[in-house]
Amino acid sequence: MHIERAISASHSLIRVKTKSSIVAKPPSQDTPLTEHLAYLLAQANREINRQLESRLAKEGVPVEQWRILKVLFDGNGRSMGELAEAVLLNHPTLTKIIDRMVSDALVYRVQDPKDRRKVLMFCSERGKILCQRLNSLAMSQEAHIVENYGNKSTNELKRLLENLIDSAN
Amino acid sequence: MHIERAISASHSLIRVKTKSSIVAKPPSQDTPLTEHLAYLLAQANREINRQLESRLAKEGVPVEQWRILKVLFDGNGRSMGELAEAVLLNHPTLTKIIDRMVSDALVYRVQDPKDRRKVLMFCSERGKILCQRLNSLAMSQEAHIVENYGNKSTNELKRLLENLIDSAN
DNA sequence: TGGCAATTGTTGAAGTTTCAATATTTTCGC
DNA sequence: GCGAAAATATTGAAACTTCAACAATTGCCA
Repeated sequence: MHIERAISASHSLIRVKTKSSIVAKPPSQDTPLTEHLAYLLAQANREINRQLESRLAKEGVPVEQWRILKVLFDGNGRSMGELAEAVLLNHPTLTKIIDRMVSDALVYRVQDPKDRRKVLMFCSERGKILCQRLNSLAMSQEAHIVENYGNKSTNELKRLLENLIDSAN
Repeated sequence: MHIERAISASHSLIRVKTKSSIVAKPPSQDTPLTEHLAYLLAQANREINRQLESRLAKEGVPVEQWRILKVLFDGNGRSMGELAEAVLLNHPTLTKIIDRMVSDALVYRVQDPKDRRKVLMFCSERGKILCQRLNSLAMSQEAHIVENYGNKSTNELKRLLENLIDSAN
């Protein structure tokens, strides 16, 4: 306790300043954690993801699997790489989730004939039927958000998020 | 394969329909994954978090530890529960991260004298000094975002995220 | 063409998070 | 005040993710 007080004494401050110019910034409290964009995004994402998770739990399916099914729903095969990109997962994680989904007969693998390094993923009939039920749950969640938050805000937020994502690449 | 085909046979579809009205929705392709709010939030969060992560890596500190240090910086103790809430972690995860930070002498535990079930967490002097360096890195990241994305957009996005979070509680 | 580098996907080990159970202390009704 | 219920934090096992290494295939260029 008194150690901390010592550092805030003026001569201590000078010593710290000489160590690194970074620490020599104004000694203010800085902006609170809750005002950082990274924090607000994490908090909002956590909250919305939880809501969606609890809806999809009615079908016993994790959010990631819904995303995978939704991407594959159009019937065009995707390589593991494309799929990983699209559903925001890294390769080894995706491989293992896909293993489970293959066991559940929701998706299947096909060796790409054009490039035999690749594996093309497809959605089974069973996967498509499940996907449609999941889509309904997801849509009802989004409808619930719009109810509380407003249609205008929701669309504006989506637009801003898209721009942010673009500007970050 | 032929099992899947069997399920899509018409009399099967009828059976499914009677099970749940949800499946009876229009068979359209539905809105793409990339237009769902939950997905946009996940993507934006992932991107921004990665940027921040790579900045903080210069000090070898994960984002969660920066959050913890920032919350404790004011010198007021926080119980594990309060802290978990503030930094968006659940209790057991926080306990284990704190264990590491105690080993690194960044924070320390004190039994709460008013309520001996609680443990109050404090930031050490070492933790505070590190926290200030981390704050600089985080601020420079946010400055970088504002450069590419614009000051107006950033503030508007923050405002909308705060409202979303409020409306979700 | 032959071989070296790059691309793609998987695997096993290591690390992390989560779940359920536990220990401790406090609160509250009776 | 006593005892049951609630609150708080931790623990160990299970589940999950990530990292680094690997295997297979393709592209490249000399």
